[in-house]
Amino acid sequence: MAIRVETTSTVPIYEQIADQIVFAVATADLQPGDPVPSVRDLSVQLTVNPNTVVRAYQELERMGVIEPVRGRGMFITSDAAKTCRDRRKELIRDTVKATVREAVSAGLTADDLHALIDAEWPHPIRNGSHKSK
Amino acid sequence: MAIRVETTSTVPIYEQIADQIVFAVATADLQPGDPVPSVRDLSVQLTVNPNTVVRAYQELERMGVIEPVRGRGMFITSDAAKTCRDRRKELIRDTVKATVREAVSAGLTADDLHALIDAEWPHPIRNGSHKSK
Amino acid sequence: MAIRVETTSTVPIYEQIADQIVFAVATADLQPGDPVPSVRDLSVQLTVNPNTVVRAYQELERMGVIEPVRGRGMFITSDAAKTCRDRRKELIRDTVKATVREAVSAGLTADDLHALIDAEWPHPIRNGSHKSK
Amino acid sequence: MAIRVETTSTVPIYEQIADQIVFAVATADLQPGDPVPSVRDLSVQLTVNPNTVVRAYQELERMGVIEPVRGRGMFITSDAAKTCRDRRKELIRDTVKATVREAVSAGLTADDLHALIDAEWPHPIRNGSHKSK
DNA sequence: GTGGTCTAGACCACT
DNA sequence: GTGGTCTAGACCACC
Repeated sequence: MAIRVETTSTVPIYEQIADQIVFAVATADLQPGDPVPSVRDLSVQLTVNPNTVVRAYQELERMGVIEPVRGRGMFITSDAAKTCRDRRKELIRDTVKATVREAVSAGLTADDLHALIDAEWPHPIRNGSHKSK
Repeated sequence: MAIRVETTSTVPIYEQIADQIVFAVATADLQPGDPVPSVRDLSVQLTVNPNTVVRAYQELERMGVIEPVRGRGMFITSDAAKTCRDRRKELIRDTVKATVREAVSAGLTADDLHALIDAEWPHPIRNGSHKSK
Repeated sequence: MAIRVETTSTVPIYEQIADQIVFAVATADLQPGDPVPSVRDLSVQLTVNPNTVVRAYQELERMGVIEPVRGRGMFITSDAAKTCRDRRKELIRDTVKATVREAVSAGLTADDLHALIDAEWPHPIRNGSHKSK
Repeated sequence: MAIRVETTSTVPIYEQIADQIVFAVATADLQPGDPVPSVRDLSVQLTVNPNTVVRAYQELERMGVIEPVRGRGMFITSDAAKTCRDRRKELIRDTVKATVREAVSAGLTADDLHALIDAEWPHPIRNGSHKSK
C-alpha cells in the first residue's frame, strides 16, 4: 500500500491521501480490519504536515471507512468495502462527467474522446479494442 | 459568443472565462481581429466583478490570444487560432490523462471507461456506437 | 520629416508624436516658421485618432514650440529651437539616469554599461572606441 | 533583501517588486529554496496593498522564479537563477536599446552618450575613464 | 500562519 | 468610451 502525493497538484493533499485509501479499500488492497499507518509514520513517510494526515483520516472516519481503536490506531471498518466502492464509483462518474463536458464544448465527437483515451491508456491496446466488436 | 460561468465550480471564474474564449477561438467562433467584449460589458453580463474579467483578459493577453488597442478595446490576435487550438488540445489531453489515471487506479478496464463515457455523453448514442465497427 | 508611432509601446502616442517633433526641431530638421502637418493629414498618415494628434499639438503649443496661425495651421515658433534643445537634453538626461540606475542595481560596472551601449549602437564602432586605453 | 518601491514612478509597483526580486536572484542575494517575504509581511513593510504584492508574486510564479508551497509560503525555485540572469540581461538590453535609439535620434554621438553616463554614474569616475585615448 | 479568489470602488491615461 | 493600476476588505482552503 504505497501512497504518493503530488504537492504541485491543485487537489488538496489530505484529499489525495483519503482518495487513495478509498481506492485501496475498493480494490481490496486494504481489507476490513487492516490497520492504516499511524499519523506520525505516514506524515514522515510523505514528508507532510501531520495535521494533513489527521485531516485525511478525519474525512475517512466521517465516511465510515476507518475507525479508531483506543491506544491501537485506526482500522478499516467492516463495511468499508461497499462504502469505498460506492465512493469510487461516484468519484469516477464526476470525473467522467467533467471530461465529457469539456470534450463536448471543444467540439469533439464521442469517437474522438474514445481515441484520446486509448492513446493515454497505459497498457497499449493491441487488439480487441473498444472499436472492434 | 455566449459565455457562461458557474460560480459553484471550483475552477476560478477568470479561468472559466479565459478557457471559453480560447475554445471559441479554436472553433473559429471568434476570429483574428474580432473584438472581445469590453471588460465592463462582460462583467455586467456575467454579473461578475470587472476585475475578474480583467484577470481573465490578462491571462489571454499573456498567452498572446488577445491584444489591447489603446482606448479601443481588446482584439483577437492574428496568430491566436493556432495558439488556441494547441491550448485546447493541451487542456483536453491533461483532462483525459487525469481521467485515465483515476480509472486505472480504480481497477477499471478501458472498456469500462468507454462505457461510462457513452453513458454520460449528452446526446445518447443510438446506433453505430463506438463499440461496433 | 517622417514620424513613426509604435502602438505597442507603453509611451503614449501623443507623446511619441510630440517628442519626435521636438527632436526634429532640436536637430533643425524643422525650422522656425515651418508648418507642421495638419491634424487631419497627420492623423490619416499615422492611422491614429485625430484627437491624439490634437493632444500632441496641445503639448507642443503649451511648450511654446508651435503656434497657431488662424486659418493657416500650426507653425514652429521663432524660439522653438532653444526650447527643443533644452527639452531634448532633459529627456535624454532622464533616460540616461534611469538606465544608470538600472545598471547599478544589476551590479554592472560603468564599463559593462559602456560595452552594452557600443554593442547596441547602430553604426558599429570600428576603432578608437571608448574602451581603448 | 531590502525592497524599495517608488510610488511616483510610472512603472507599476507590482513590476518594481517583481523586478527587484529577479535582480536579487540574479545576483544570488536570493538563492533557490529561499523563501520570499509573505504577502502580508511585504505589503505591510512597503505600505502597499496585499493584492499588489500578490500580483508581483503571480508574475514571478508565471516566470517560474518562485513557487508556492501550500500553507507555507512562496519559495525561490531551483532553476530560478538562470531564468533571472536571462531576464535581467533582457531587461537591461531593452533599456540600453531604447536609450541608444533616443540618443541617436537626438543626433548624439556614441561619445556624447558615454559622457552622459559617466556624469550620472553614482560613484564618480576618478581616473582611467573610458574617455582616455 | 499561508496563498487564492473575489467584490467594490477609486483614479488615471489614452482614444 | 476603453483598459491599467491600486486600495480596502472579505471569504476560503490548506498547512
